[in-house]
Parts: sequence; C-alpha cells; structure tokens
Amino acid sequence: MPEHEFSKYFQLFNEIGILEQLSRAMLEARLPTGLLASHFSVINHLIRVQDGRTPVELARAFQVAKTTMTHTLSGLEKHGFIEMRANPDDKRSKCVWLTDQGRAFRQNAIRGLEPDFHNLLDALSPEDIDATLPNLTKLRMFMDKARDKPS
Amino acid sequence: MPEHEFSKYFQLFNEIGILEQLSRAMLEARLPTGLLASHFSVINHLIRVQDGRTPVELARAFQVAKTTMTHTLSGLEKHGFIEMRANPDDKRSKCVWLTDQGRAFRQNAIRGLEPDFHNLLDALSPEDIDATLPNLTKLRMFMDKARDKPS
DNA sequence: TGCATATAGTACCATATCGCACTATATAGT
DNA sequence: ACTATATAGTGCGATATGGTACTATATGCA
Repeated sequence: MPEHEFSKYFQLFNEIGILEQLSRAMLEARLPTGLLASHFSVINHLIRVQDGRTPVELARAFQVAKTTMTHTLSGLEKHGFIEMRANPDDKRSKCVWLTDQGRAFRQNAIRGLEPDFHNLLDALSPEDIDATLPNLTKLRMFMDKARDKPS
Repeated sequence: MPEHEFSKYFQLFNEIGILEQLSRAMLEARLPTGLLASHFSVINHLIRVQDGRTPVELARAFQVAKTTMTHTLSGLEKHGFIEMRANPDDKRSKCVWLTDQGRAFRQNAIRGLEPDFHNLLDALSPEDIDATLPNLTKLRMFMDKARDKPS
C-alpha cells in the first residue's frame, strides 16, 4: 500500500478519534454530575432495542468487558434509571428494565443536546451528513464483522 | 430542530463512537504488551509537530488532564521511548524528546497496521475517504474551536 | 522592587475499565 | 442420567484517567 494511501486511512481514524473525544465531552457536559456517556449510551440502547436485555448482551453490544457493564449498570441502578430482575429463561442471568426515571434521564439529555447540534449546523449541514454517514456506516459494519476473525 | 434532522447528528456521533472503539482495538492489537493507543498517539504527535514539546502542550493537544499526560509520559519514559529534559526557557517546565527506540516503536506500529488498512480497501476505497474526510475535518475544527466557549 | 496572580508539574485520591478467578446454572455428548 | 464443557454474573486487583491541592517558578502591575 503506497504511503499516500496509507496516510488517508491514518488521517481518517485520527479525525474519528478526536471527534469522539469532542462529542463525548459535549454530551457529558449535558449530563447530571456522576453520569457519563457510558450511562447514557446504555439507556439509549435499551430504548432503541427494547429493554429486558441481559448484561452480557449489553456488554457485547458495546464491546466492553462483562465487569465493566456490571459496573455501569450498578451506577444506573443506584440512580434509579434501571431495574434488574431475574431472567425467567435462565437462572444464571438477569434482565435490565428501564424505569420512568431512566426514560426521563434520556429525554433530558437529548433536549440538552439540541442547542449543541443546532450550533453544528454552521459546520456541517444535514446534506453534508447525508454524504458522510453512509461511508462511516459501511466502514463500521465491515470492521464490526471483521473484529473476531484471525489476522 | 426537527426530529429527523436531530437524528442525523445523533447517528453521526454514534457511528463515530463505535468506529473509535473499533479502530483503537485494531491499533492496540498491533502494539507491544503494556502499550496503549494513548502511548502511540503521543509518540506520533511528537513526530508530526517535532519533539521538544512540554507536557502541558501535549495535554492540551490531546485534551486530557495534565495528570493523565504525566502518567502517559512516565510510561513512555519507562519504555525508553522519550527523554524528559529541563526546559531552558522555563524552570518550572520540561521538554519531551524522542529517542531512537521511540521512533522505532512508531515505525513498527505503523508497519503492523498496514495489513489492517489493506483489508479495509474492501470496505472503503481511497475515493470514499476523499469524500468523507473533509467533512469530518470541517466538523472537528469547528468543535475544537467552540470547545472553550460558554454554552 | 515587591506583591498578586497565573502557570507547570506532581502527589494524592476517586472512579472507569479490564483481566482473572470463582460460583451457579446451562448445554452437549455419551 | 451423568459428566464435561460453556456461559452469566460478580469479587478482586491492576491500570488509565480525571479532579483537587500543593510547590516552584513566571508574569503583570503598582
């Protein structure tokens, strides 16, 4: 692979890394003290795919260690945003259910982000996003699929 | 801001977050045990902007806490990849200098990434990157500029 | 010059994340 | 049914990162 081509992928991942940091900071600035992007992401995921997921399913979805997910969930439970109930299908397992407060937490965070996103209209139009997002999705799906294969 | 527009920004940052995690894992798989993406990034930055930077300059460049950078640098020093020398212009301060081993560490990591990037050709062509990268750069520069302003 | 304030680096503590090991339960093969 | 193996969740220890407070030095201003 020629240097100039290598460099393009390198730059792409570099921008992605910086943007991740900036966007995480933007989100966390809108969250109550003690709550992080990881907490929001889990709640948001439970809304999207329906709650009742098990901790292991969530850990896989976010590609974090099981123990990390246990820790994140215990924080969410302490805030009353989720409830852990027994899994009727598997006595080893539990299911995670959203509470009304958990749903409200998500709504408030999203409402808080709206002015931030509004500001971004000056930097990147919705049409720009339309031109960008499909490529990122394509790359993400490929890397996601490839992640467990041998190198 | 209408919901479908809000949703575009939301999806964009979601993809960015997932891609950051996947690409970090890809990089770290190519690094020697005990070395993380943060270590590589600092060495890489020192190559790009010339070494001799101070820890505070590096912390600002990566937007991490000063203490985090101290910790990362101490790891790099332990591996013999950098040297910390007194700053002749400021007795409070130090300068970070690359060693030959530090430069070799970067070269090896980059060489290791080449097959990974090669595989990505199937997912995202260099032309796709050309269509994507400028938008990401635009967004990153805007957010970077906005990050210290009041909301 | 002298003093107030700002900055660089670090020690210390809190928390997030991860890997390992363990228990309880589930699943597969006989 | 029995046994071997796999899986779910958690306790524990290690490390990465961030915040606070401190010391030494720099800078700005009277």
